[in-house]
Amino acid sequence: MSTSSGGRYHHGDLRAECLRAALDLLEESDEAALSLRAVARRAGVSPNAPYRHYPDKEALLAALATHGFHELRGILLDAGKAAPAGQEPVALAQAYVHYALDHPALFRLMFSRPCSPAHPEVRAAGDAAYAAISARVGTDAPQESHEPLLAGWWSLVHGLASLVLYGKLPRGGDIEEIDELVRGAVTAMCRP
Amino acid sequence: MSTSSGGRYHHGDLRAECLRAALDLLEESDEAALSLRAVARRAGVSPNAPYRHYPDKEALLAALATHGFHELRGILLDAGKAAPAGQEPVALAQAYVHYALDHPALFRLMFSRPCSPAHPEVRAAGDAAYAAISARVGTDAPQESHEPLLAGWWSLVHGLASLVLYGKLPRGGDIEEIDELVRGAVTAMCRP
DNA sequence: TGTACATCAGTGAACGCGCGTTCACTGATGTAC
DNA sequence: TGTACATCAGTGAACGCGCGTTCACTGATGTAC
Repeated sequence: MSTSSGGRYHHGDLRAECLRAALDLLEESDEAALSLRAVARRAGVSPNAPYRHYPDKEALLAALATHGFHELRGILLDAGKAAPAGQEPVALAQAYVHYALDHPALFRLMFSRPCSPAHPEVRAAGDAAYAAISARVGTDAPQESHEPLLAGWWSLVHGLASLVLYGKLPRGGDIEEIDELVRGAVTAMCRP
Repeated sequence: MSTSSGGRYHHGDLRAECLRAALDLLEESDEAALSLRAVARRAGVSPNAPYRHYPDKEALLAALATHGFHELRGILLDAGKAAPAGQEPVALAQAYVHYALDHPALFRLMFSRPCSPAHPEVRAAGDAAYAAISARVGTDAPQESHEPLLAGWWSLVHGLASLVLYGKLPRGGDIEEIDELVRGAVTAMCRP
C-alpha cells in the first residue's frame, strides 16, 4: 500500500501487476509466447520475483483463465440485460463471439485445456459464466428440454467463436459480417 | 523403394514416417510436446533428417492438420452413409465428437490455429471436410436458410466436441453419456 | 518515541534442458555411356 | 555388363536461444517492547 511510485524495491501489488502484464502479453501474441520470464520482464521485475506470488507457471495460467471467465460472465450478464425481449439468444451469442475475437489468446487459454484439479477456482469461474446464461436461454421451452437447449446454445456459440476466430468458416471478415453470421446461425438453430 | 529393413541408411519413406511418428506423439501427449527433434527421435533418425522432407516445423504441422482433415472427412462421409434416414444430423455429430475425443491433440492442432497462407492445402482439406456434411444437413430447409443451418450445425458440433474435450460442460463422462449429450443438444437445436 | 529484530518481497546469478536450425560431411543410389 | 559420376538422403556436431526453476542474498517493512 505504498504511495510513491517508480523504481521501488517493493512493488506494492506485484501479484496483480503480473496478471496485468500476462494479459498484455496475451493481447500481443499467443499462449506460446507467454512465459513467466516474459511476464517478469513486462512487470519490470527480476525473473523470479513472480514466484513470490505464484508457485509456478501453471498457477499464473489458472489465474488468467479465472480472470477471463469472470470477465466473460460480466459481459454475458450485461448483454442479457441490454437485449430486447426475445433477442437474448442472438445478443448473448454476439457478445460471446466479440469477447473471443477481442481476446483470442486468452479465450484459447480458457477453453483449450482441461481445468486442473489443482486450481478449482478456474472451474468455478467457468461454471459461473455458464450459469449467467441459463436464465436467459431456452427458458420458454418445456422444463425437460431446458438443459439440452442450454448445452446446445453454449456449444453453438462456442463453436461459432472458435471457428470464426481461426478462420474456419467460409464467411466472416469484418465485424458486421460476423454479427450477421452469428445472427443467422443462432436464429436458424434456435427457432422458438 | 528398398525392401530390406532395419538400420538402413536410406529410410525409404521418411516423409511418411515422420508424419506417423508425429501422430503417435500427438496421441501420447499434446501439441506442446511435439518438436521436430522428438519426431526425428521417434522415427529413429538424426535430429535434422526431417529437414530433407519438411522445410521447417510449420510445414510438418500443416501436413498433420491436412491429414486430420482428410481423416475427418472420411469419417463424416462414412457416418452419413451409415445413418438411418432423418438421423444424419445426430449420427454425424456423434462421429465428429468421437473423432475429437479419439485424437484430442490433433483436433486441437487442426482447429486452434489460423490456416497459414503458406500452406493452402490445409484450408482445402478443411473445406473438403466441411463439404462432406453440406449434402447431409439442413437439406430439407428452404434454400436460403441452408447456409446458416450448415454453419450452425458445424458450429454446434464443433462446440460440443471442444467443450466435452476439455471438460467444460456439466455432463459428459463415459462415451454413452456423451453420445446422449450430443443427441440431446443436436435434436433440441435441429428441430426439422 | 526509539530501537531491535523477525518477516516479507525483492535481486542477481546460475542450473540444466530441449528447442529450431545450420554446417560440413558421407554413405547409398541410380543413370549415362 | 561394368564403371564413373551426379545426385539424393542421411549423419554428427554445433550454434544461440529462452525457458522454468533454484539458490543464496539483501533491502524494505512493520511490530513488540
